[in-house]
Amino acid sequence: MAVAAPLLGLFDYLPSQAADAEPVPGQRLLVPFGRSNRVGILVEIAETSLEDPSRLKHVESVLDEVPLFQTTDLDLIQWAAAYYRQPLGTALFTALPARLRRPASFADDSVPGIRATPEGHTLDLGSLTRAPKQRALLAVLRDRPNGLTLSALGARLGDCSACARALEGKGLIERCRLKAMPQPVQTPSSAGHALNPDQRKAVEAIAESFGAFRPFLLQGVTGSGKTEVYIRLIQTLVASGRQALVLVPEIGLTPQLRDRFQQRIPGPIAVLHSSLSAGERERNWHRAARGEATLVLGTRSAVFVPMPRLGLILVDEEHDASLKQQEGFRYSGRDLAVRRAQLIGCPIVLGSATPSLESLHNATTGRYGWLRLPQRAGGARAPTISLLDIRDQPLRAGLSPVLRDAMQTELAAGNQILLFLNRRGYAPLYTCHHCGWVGDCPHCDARLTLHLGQQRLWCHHCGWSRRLPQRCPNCDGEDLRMIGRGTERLEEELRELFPQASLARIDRDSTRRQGELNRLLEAIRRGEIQILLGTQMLAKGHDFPLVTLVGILDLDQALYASDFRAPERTAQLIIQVAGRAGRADRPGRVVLQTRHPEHPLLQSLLSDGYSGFAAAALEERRGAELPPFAHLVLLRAEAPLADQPTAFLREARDLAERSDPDEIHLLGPAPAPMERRANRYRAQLMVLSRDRPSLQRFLARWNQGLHGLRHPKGLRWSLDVDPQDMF
DNA sequence: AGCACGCCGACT
DNA sequence: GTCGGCGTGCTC
Repeated sequence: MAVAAPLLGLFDYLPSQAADAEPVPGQRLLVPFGRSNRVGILVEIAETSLEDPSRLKHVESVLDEVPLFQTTDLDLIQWAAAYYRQPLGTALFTALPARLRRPASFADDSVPGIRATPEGHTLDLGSLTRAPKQRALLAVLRDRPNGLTLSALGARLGDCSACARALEGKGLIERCRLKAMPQPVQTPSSAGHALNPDQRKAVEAIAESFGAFRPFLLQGVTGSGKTEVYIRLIQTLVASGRQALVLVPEIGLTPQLRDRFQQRIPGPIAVLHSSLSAGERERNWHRAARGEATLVLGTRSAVFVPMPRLGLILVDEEHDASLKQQEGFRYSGRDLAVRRAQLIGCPIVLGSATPSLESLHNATTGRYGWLRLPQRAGGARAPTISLLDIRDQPLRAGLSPVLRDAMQTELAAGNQILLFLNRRGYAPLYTCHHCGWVGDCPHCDARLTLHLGQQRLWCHHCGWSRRLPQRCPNCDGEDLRMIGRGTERLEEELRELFPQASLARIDRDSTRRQGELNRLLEAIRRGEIQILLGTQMLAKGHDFPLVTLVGILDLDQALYASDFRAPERTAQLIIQVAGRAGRADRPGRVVLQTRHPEHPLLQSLLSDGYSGFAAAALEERRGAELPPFAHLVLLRAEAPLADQPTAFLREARDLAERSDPDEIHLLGPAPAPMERRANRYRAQLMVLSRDRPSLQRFLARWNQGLHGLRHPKGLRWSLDVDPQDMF
């Protein structure tokens, strides 16, 4: 039994004393644990136990009639737990919808709704003339004596929760539970374009592997029609009665993808991501697990969803770091997807315009099939990228004269412009010109960012903020200055510089309100916006077909970041931003402003594109013996006092060295790049090995030892296998 | 993770 | 004298 507790190891129980049928692995059981009952998941039935028989307790009850996991699902989760050195219980319960981690029974198929009360049915509607929205709502409900689900209501009338509350207060309507409407199964409504030869080759190569494990890297430039390849593959697969799983990095990307899938793929689609309600998530999970959904579209945790007839896995934007869970059970959705495909024997496709160096390495060494879509679909031309040396240039709003002229030309021609500045807020630095005071976060080793609209200084790392001081907190001087530029300031300056142009700013601050992002995206799509500016939110997934000019304003600091993955990330960002431009019949151009035009990253990216950059970067990784040429594990520790994490990691290092590991290199402990964050000091110890099996053997021993190590209260440590970020 | 047990400081 | 701090140990 794996119990819902973060404990290494399993627990043995005697069968239930009630007349339950014999449970099978994958089933949830309620078991006595400590002095209360807990949910556990049966992993294995054994004839004997190594435990003292007098200590064995009986299973309290069997919670479900059917097992939640099949043996192949259990195999994957057990493999993941072992690989990432997590307790099996933790892994199993992460794989479960949140509701089922507690003893609750399965969510029924009912959803919240409202209906008119008898008073509501007999009321004279004329008495509500002063509340037209309430009257409209009540009128709709009167036609539906059984009531209407909240989601159906939302679809018909928009958000009407306020008037629903008002009517409920008057006793005219009441809440009820309704049977969920079966998902509208749309018959495919459009046939899609004809495939170009590259697309056809990709579809054929992958489809040939149906029924057997084969990993593919699908490297297609933005606009090359990767999604069309996905759709054809899923159509073919579904026609033979099997299910497909599509993993995406973020929910922001799912609406459009879901719509496209829905228009083209027969059968119900189950969507799984964190912003669904717990009940909806669980119902979709069951639809997948019962085999009803032909397609599951979800974020990383969907890799664990049981699918009895799974025949194909697709991971879109496979380079994206958010496919890796960054806290708790730190697993990679992409890597587990590959493992899952291997366990069940089906093809897996990793798709990206800018593949991770790991996947590219697997492709160049032949471990993955390598399919390339170098052409934009529909004959659109790829954007040209040019470097703009801004040294000694007279900048206005951070824009060089060349870029400003180019913008004027595009505006005059009625085209759209995208400006990318990867820093939100007004200014990254607020300082006293007299004494040199700067606004620092009291809880982090970080500067406070000025947000002028809110008249506050914010810490982007811990969320702390303070009112904007009008005088220097140190010397009481009045000459406080804002240094540098974020998107908020850029927007203000652009309004002055281009007073006739309509602007849209897209960053976390401007899109905080529900629906605001979609409103802006719609306005952009309709051509109502001439200049859009924003942070990397702009780089992810959304297409801006009317954009003909992209300006990348200030990536120079990213060129010299300390993380060894920084060049890879920066190159991906540049190419992804560039890919937003000129998708339709209009050619696009990209202007990258820099003070380091000679930087090798920029040079290789410009002369040889992403592939050229990646080849050079891979050679550097080989020379430095970094991933993918070595395997990396990070032991992180954090604690309230400065020397605690390092002291703990030093003991951890001693422990590691005493176990005399072969082929293991230890580096550190070293403080994290930002040592203090939210008043906790952080440090890390790096473990490198060229040989994965010996690394795994070492980790198994070490992890045990680490759990036995004593440490001060408040210190937390965790192992991160294949880390993505160095903190 | 919870939840006990247990051993030392400031309070009605 | 006790209430309560959090160190330590256990959960089949």
